Amino acid sequence: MYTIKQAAARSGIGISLLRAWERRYGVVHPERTTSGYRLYDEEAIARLRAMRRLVETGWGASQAATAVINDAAERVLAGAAHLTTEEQADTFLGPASAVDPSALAGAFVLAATRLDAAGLEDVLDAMFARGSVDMVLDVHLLPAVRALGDAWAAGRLDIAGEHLASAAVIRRLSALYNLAGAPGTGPRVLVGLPAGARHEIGPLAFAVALRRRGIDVLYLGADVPVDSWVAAVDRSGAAVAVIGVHRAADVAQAREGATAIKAANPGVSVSFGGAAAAQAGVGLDVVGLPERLIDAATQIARGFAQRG
Amino acid sequence: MYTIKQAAARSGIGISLLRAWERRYGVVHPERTTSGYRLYDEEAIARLRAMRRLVETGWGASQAATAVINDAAERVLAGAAHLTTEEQADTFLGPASAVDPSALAGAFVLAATRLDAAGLEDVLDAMFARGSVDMVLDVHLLPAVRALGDAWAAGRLDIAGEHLASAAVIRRLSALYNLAGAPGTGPRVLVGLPAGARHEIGPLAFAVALRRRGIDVLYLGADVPVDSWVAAVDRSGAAVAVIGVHRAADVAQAREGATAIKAANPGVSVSFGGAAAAQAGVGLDVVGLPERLIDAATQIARGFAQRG
DNA sequence: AGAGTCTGCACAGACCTTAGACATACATGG
DNA sequence: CCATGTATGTCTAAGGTCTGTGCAGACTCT
Repeated sequence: MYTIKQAAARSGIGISLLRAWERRYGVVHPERTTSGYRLYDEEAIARLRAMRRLVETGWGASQAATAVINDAAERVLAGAAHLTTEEQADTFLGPASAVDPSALAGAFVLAATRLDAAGLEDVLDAMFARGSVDMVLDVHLLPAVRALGDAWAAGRLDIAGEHLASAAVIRRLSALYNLAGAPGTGPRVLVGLPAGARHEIGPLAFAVALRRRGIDVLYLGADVPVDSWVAAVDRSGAAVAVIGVHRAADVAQAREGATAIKAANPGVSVSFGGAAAAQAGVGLDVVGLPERLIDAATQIARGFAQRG
Repeated sequence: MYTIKQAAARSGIGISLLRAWERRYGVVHPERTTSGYRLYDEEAIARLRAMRRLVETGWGASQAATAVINDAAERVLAGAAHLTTEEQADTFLGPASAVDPSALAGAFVLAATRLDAAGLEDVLDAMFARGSVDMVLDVHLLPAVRALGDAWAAGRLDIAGEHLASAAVIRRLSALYNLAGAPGTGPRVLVGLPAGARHEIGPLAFAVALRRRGIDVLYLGADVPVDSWVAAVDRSGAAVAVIGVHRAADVAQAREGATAIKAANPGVSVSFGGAAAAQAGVGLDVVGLPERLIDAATQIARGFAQRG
């Protein structure tokens, strides 16, 4: 909890203006001490920053305020609802929410090019304000990360900016992973990337989605060699191993890993996830997961439900 | 046990203020002699120092006091709550309360070899129950990560276990990073690794320590090429760039990066941190940071305090 | 005896509060 | 083009709160 002076420092807004925005637009309602001092929490700071950002980019103060306020209302709704299916997603992304996912992705890349850490956090806030976690991952976060990669490939983004943004995303996903505590019923699903593959945001997001469905995930991360896949499956007693295959370059290692796992432990179900999953799975006894995160996670979860 | 004068000297707080903090906020409750003189123990000094640090970084006195008090309460609770399984209790909580850091590190590596995610979390809980965050990072967490690397190098640990444990550590550090929100006063310190270097737990822990001291950190992560360092320093307007140099193999890239930054932007202070920092800094106009995390973070923070 | 410590009180300056004034900018209607 | 009204950022005045510091008088320790 911050006093008004600290809140001003954190939000980058003057003290007078802070009070004016509260009085005129009600953009925040800080608690009060018994003596009447305002006390701002993190959410208040985030809202003030969001409003400042809008005003700086040309919005009028009152418009910015209503945008921020509605945003918050939406967040409350999103927190209460359990939106997993497409219909519900559509409901939420319908006309009511005027923000185009690609606009958020663009803002994300822009903040990355500027090395604007606060801006990155603001965009992530805006993303996660737009619906259930699953949906946000699929519709906003992963596309934004893809856009980040594209921008880097096209030379529009320095690698430092890419790192800064990736680190921010990984922190968010880490928090979500921790939040979705797994049941203590023993490891069930291994998630990781084949040897040589580095971009771990995809599998981490997938691990989060699985955990939120009550599945016990063992997250191995990037660059897991074939032998380690076999050893990990063996030692963890996992029933399912999910190997991420995003790039064509990772196909060979993924196929090798899947084959080795099956050879050593025929009872284990191996799945490929990611953009190149279908290509990688040809001719192997491997489940190809849908590209959409929600669908892929649901498919895994359903597999468990059917087995009991 | 210290008299109030000695306590004042050790904590760096005036005698009057010491009494005021006790009277107004109850941040310490020193024992008394029969004649009523206050007697401070080490824990009291530590709490006073913690409070002083918070106040120096801009916290209000009452806020700082409640933070310190809650921290201590949490610590007590955490210390009692984390006996989960017999095995773990035997392994790392031992018969006596005096826990050897190496025992925790051993338990950590053991849980990693077993791919025991819950066990890893328990060990991390036990670590963070043992003191202030800074101290835990220095005394428990980083040594455990080093032990992890050693075990892998010696072939006692599969890379999958190393990944699992690293991911768990990174999640903890991410949470701490997010928790220690930075002031919105613009980027001040860049933290990252040179090109080719991958193990980012060290610099991430360092970024956490800096953030907890109220410094605005831009965390770039691993594998940042020389050009990107220069561009990032330029674009972020950072006053200090800290390059992690852990392995001898990273020395060349780190030196190149430092030289390039200095050439492009002579006003920027460049520091090397990590095990190979001293070796890497020879003959360059670069600040070599102490190997201990606390000392390194304090040195950077002091640099800012002196400049105003 | 002299230095150290105790309690309680006082006080200055920084900080926060409300209510309102004021200036600039921008749009709208005459 | 001008006058009027609105929107918005900034400032002031009067008063309460928070917090660091210092003092007085009494007691304790060496």
